[in-house]
Amino acid sequence: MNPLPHSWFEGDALTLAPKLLGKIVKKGSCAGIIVETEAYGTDAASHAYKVTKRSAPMRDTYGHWYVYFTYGMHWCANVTTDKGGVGAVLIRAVEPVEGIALMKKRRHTEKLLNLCSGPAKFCQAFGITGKDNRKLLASDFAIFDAPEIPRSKIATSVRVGVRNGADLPWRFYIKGNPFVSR
DNA sequence: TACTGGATTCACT
DNA sequence: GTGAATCCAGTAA
Repeated sequence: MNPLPHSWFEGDALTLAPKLLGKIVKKGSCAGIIVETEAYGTDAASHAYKVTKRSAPMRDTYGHWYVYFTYGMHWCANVTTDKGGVGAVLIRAVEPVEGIALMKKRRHTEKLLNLCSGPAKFCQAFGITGKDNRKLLASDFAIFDAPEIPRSKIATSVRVGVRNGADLPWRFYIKGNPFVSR
């Protein structure tokens, strides 16, 4: 199994978000199948809507990790995309494959369904923090290739709600997968 | 320097 | 279904 090459992330977030489904995210001894993603660009719900120091990786890089802290207690991990543009894909949910014992320890739970079924849960289970922000995707923390999920098995939705005068962005998930967030 | 609010989660009702 | 926990970046003064 090979890591996705840097050039794989040149496209825009909306195109890459569904393609990331089914791929393997690996950090240290933990690995899982990506089952839910969310695409962010210059829409009003995105950090990139306004040019700030925090969101700089979204416009300066592609194929890097963009990790930010929210709600006083949670980390969320994105992969930056879009060479020459602005974009990132938030990894919202993952199906645990390897390092499950470690994930359970980090998450303080025995429930498999509760390990990575949300963006902050995924970060906690994989031990992702601000230290990983701006890191280049590399073998110790990267996304590995896997067969593409057929479009017929992918569901999309625009999250209900409006912020800054615009609809929230596209969410993609594998139909019927129990590990997607609610 | 001080204040505001958030790409969430979990416990509790 | 509702509200609390919690801290950092962004913004205003």
